Amino acid sequence: MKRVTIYDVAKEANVSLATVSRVINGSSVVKEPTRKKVQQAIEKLGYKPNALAQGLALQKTTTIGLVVPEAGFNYIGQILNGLLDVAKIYHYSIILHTTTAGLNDLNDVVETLLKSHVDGVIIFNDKSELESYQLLQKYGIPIVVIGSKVSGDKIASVYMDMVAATYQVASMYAKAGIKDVIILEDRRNPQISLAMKEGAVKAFEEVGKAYNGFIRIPSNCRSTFTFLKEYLSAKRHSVMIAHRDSQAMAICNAARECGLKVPEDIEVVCMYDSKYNSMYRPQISAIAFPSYDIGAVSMRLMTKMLKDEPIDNKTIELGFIYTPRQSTKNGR
Amino acid sequence: MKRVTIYDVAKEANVSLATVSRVINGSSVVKEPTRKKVQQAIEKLGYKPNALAQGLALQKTTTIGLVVPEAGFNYIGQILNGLLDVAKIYHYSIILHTTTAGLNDLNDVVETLLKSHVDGVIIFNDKSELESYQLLQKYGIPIVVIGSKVSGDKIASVYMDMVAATYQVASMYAKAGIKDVIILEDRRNPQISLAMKEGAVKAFEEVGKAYNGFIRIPSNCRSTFTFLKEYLSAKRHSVMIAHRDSQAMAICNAARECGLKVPEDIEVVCMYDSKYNSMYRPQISAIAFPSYDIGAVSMRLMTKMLKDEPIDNKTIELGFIYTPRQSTKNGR
DNA sequence: CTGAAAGCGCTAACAC
DNA sequence: GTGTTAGCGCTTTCAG
Repeated sequence: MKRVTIYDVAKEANVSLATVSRVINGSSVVKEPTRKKVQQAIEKLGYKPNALAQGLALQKTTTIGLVVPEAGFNYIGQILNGLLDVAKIYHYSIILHTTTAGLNDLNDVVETLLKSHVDGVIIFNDKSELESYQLLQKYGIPIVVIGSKVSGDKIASVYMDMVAATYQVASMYAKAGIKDVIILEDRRNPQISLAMKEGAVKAFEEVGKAYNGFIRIPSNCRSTFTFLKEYLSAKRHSVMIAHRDSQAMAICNAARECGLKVPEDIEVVCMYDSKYNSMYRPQISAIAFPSYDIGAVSMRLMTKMLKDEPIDNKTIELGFIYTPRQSTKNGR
Repeated sequence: MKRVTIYDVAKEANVSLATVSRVINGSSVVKEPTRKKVQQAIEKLGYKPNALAQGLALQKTTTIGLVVPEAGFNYIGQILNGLLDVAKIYHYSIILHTTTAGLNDLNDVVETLLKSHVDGVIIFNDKSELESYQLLQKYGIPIVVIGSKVSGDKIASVYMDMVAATYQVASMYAKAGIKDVIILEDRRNPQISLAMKEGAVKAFEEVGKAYNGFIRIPSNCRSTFTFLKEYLSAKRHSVMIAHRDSQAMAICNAARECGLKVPEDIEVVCMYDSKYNSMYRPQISAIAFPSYDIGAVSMRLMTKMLKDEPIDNKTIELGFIYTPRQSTKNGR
């Protein structure tokens, strides 16, 4: 079917295209009878404004670029829901791009984003690549970074304080005199792993102890699980802290295979809660972040930047809450 | 920074904009020296073609609309990865839209898609709403439907045969003389629940038995788990089949709370495998579909339709494979 | 081989 | 109030 344009509507309604344009955009100056006439023509013809042409003429597209780490949809699904809900409310379209772990493709993505003339960009800070942001900044495109604290002109960020979260968990143990607290590296999230380590260091510092319980998973290991099975068959620890649900489960599974009971012989804590933590047995104690809100708040921030609304805080830190379950003991 | 346009490049290179356009589009008629001159100007100015203007002029956007059910990112994450990888290869951009369960918002989404002049649309067939497809068809926009067999002009589909998959599972039991096989409804996927039921009916028909083991979860039940805890405290079954990982886990958890052992007292099978099935204990036996391929194949189909390449099969059925694990017994 | 000019669909001054 | 017209940035005939 041939697309019907504003000209067709104008002709049908016997008015000029300017008038039609006014009607579409809800300009109040149009007289009611004319408005109605145009409205009818639009209905009759099934006219739908061409967003491209509008974008070209207006120099804005009501489109927001969204950059997420590939293979991360489980992890960020809830965040996306928040993001998309808010985007829908404000009638923004989302252009989705993924970055692949290891590849330095953020630059390519930004390039594409630039060409599509998105009004703004929301980036999951997989690996923090500040240089790429600068290109966007150069064009005055607002950015919201999710997952790490970044600020600058037209840059806002929404993040969770992993240092504080890990500090809280590690602190429980440090204060209880339990020193043998291990943090398991998340190879896919080096940034976060570092933050976790920092939190633990801080917690143990407070009780006057040095912390060196961070364990790195050798790069030649196929999976966290296979590594742990070997590792736990030799070493014993009181507590292991993992980043994601699957890693926490891997610890539990490996422990079991090594004849260890959770939580009796080893306690396990997950730093990023998901529904699977409470479906697993034993249920895994975890830090929960308000995932949906992370997305919703990020998008809201973006809309504010786009409408030049005042923003009181451009770096928003979202709280967390620790839920003790069955993988920890003594009320922890 | 002011966006540099084709005019700027033309001026810089002392040629007409037509020539610049030819260079960008790799037209072979441009003489090498001119080409080089233009190329340099492009580099120097950092020119990036405006996709909107190109879209307007060409009447195509190299953008594909993607419609997914909200709250489904865990479920479809892997599919998305396949989709996006292929899209990247063919340089298509993705506009992401979600539909909310219950709401009849596919029409709105299609409306938006139409306005953004996407070249094609890929829809996850959450609830099958054929009427919405027709609107797209009217405009000659190719559609790929994921998850159910649909065909028509410019419509292709990629789906998994849930009937056959469930048939295979149910058949194992029917043939072993185990009649007490329950299929648990997935309230979020009525289509799939029906297909599962159909497969079981077929399997039991073959051994001359009627099948009526489909159980519906009352709409007032908060969660599958709470329902099952109550349900299993009264009723006993040999086998329960669930659609997703979380539902299969809910069965296992509820069974345990009712003093039942998996698989000794009750066997559990999941119809849509995920990594969590093998992380749970007991590991849950499951039917695995090639998720990544579903996405990749769908996108590839779309590119073919867009380039008018010949397509030998517009309804692609993807195979599945059953992996017995610890939640079933006797080699099943 | 290159340039001039029309047109893609729409918006926003500026006239009337 | 409504119409006219000049762009927005690019592609693509059509001339030369």
